[in-house]
Amino acid sequence: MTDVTLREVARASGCSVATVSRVLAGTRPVGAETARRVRQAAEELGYRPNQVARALRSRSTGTVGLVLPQITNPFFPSLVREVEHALHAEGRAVLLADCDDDPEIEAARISDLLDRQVDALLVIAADAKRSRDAVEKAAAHVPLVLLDRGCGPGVADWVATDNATGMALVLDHLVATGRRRICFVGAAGTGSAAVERLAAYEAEAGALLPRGPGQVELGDFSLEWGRTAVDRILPSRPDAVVCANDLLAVGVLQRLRQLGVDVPGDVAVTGFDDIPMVDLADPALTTVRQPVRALAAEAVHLLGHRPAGRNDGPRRSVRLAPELVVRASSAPRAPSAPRVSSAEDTGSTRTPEVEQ
Amino acid sequence: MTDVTLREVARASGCSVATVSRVLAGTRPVGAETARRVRQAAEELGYRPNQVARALRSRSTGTVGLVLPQITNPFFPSLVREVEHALHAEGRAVLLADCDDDPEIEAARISDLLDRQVDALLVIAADAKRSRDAVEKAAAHVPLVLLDRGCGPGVADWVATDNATGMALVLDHLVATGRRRICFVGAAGTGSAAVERLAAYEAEAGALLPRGPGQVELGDFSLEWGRTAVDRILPSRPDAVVCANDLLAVGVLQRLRQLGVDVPGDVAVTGFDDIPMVDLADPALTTVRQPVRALAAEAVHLLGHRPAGRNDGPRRSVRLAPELVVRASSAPRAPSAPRVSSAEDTGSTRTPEVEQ
DNA sequence: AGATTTTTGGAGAACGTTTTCCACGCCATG
DNA sequence: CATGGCGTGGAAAACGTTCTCCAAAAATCT
Repeated sequence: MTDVTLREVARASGCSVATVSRVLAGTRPVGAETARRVRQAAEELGYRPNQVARALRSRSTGTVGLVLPQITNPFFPSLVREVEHALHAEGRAVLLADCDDDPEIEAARISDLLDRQVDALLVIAADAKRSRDAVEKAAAHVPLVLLDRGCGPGVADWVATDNATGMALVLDHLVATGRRRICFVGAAGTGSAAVERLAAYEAEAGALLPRGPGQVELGDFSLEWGRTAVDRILPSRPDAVVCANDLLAVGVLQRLRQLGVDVPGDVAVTGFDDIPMVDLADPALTTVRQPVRALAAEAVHLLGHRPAGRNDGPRRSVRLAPELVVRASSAPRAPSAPRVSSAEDTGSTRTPEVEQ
Repeated sequence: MTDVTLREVARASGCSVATVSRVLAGTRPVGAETARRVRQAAEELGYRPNQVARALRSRSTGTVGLVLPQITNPFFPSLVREVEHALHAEGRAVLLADCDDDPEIEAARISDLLDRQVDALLVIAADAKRSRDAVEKAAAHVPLVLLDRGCGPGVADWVATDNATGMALVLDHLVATGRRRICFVGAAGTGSAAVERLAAYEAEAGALLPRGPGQVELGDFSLEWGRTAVDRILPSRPDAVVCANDLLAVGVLQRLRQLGVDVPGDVAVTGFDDIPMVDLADPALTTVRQPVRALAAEAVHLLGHRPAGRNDGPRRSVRLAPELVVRASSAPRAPSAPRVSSAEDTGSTRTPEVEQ
């Protein structure tokens, strides 16, 4: 009933604690007959090694702390899932800390996890600037990898999606399907996603398209802002709206429908991230899918390979290419279909050059 | 740089390890002057107690295992969040285990958590029947509370939403706003939600309404089934469709729109759970909000109060009443006002903020 | 055959706490 | 002046492992 320890297995198999430990851990060869007896005794008694004692002695808990801003952010659950599975595959467990988007709480949680002797930390930084101190300090104690959101260069290893590539995929797709007046709805924040996606849009769009006023609108990453941005952008008569985020895109979609603008007939809309709700949107949203599994795999890979003792060497930064998921919201305009009433009737004379 | 232990604090403050432990843990009175010296030394050296050693000695890790079927199920993240916060408020940490909806994996994870000496377990059962064994065995070792999904009576303490009340709220609301031919789209599974919600519908509806054919359609908890169920249900000309689940409701909404059926004009639609995507649905979905925070609070409360030593006494089962959230999808048919193109979402109480 | 290496097993010291004793000094009481 | 209760502090035994030494036995080499 009560937990059975090495001592009891040793007594039952008539040998010493050391021997039992050795045969069970396979840490040193042991006589065949002895090993058999030990294994049988362990089996019969239902021995399970106490991981806490093991951790104390071997200075490794087999545990990794996962710190994130908000588990309710719809992009994170799948990331958490992949991280958890990848770590479990290595026999490590996940200590979860949700810090409510607050860098102060984040710092406290990191500190708590360190007290609990986690072997390593995986951090999705709450704030690019204000998370920096805590992350840097923690990285001095254990291997630490920043995931998705970074915080400044040289703070710690960092693995994230390649936003530039993702934005390029979107723009190439839109241009290839005949869109020419492509606006951008993004966020003004300092987070890496906000900054990089905007920069990528400007670089790509500058190269591909004429520059016009009212072409870029920046607010925050909210549904609400997606809705209001539509009103600011429509006067410039776009035929496509690229959003820095799926939530923005859903907001844009809602407002466009409300105004009677046909998607994708009049305007194509695209998002970024591929959060679960986007294929429930109507029309289903074309978006950029982050390589969630690969991100997780790479992050735990990096965790393992910091030279165990001290953390030296340069910080590594890994960017993984995302994938374009084309859905209805960016379908090429069917030249045949009769258009229903629409205020924004500008593109009807143009024939899309590419089909399907 | 390297971790500082009790020994070093003891040496620095010129007293014994025992004394230091006592003053820091406040476990026994200690001379004022000595205490001051100890505290100062601890402060200066930056002493942080090693939780692993503490756990080994005091046989309590301050850690709770949280086992769930699929973190990507949109209902769970908010539950995880509340559980995590409630536990952290008690100074306990959360060891997360996602078991991919597979009871075998679930059993393995539970076993792993027990080896890691969690003080208690919080389990959202993957399968009402096939999770039972593992849960029952685990409950013999540590305090264990089933959350949301139970598995059979008498297995362990259980806290869940009161599905009957929730269903009654929905039906009362619909009847009060003039709906009379109310159909039900649910799931045929054996999970507690599927069973209880159906039973509640039948009990309530039987009392309030005439019974007709084609009134109840059972499939699974998928968007897809929501869509196809619409076609099976429409012939009976309902003026309301009650769904056992938000996902079903969204599917129903999509198909109804496709068929040109007006919601809520012709048919009202309701869901259950209030997952984050439902106020993005169009029209926004009337649904039953589970009392997530209270569920979490009650669960951790129950965890704490199992008589620490052994688990005896009867199993407790707590049901918490949910709350009806009325949104556009069940708005009363306006007899006077001519309908405009689209109703602005009315009751959106929540605006998810996504940032990355 | 003796001299070496290799194998096998045990005793016991860690790991960093908490906690149980026990000792000492001090004060009150008999 | 002895006896006993407090208040304060230290020595040392746990907790359940892993791992370093040693010792003995067995195998290999000259």
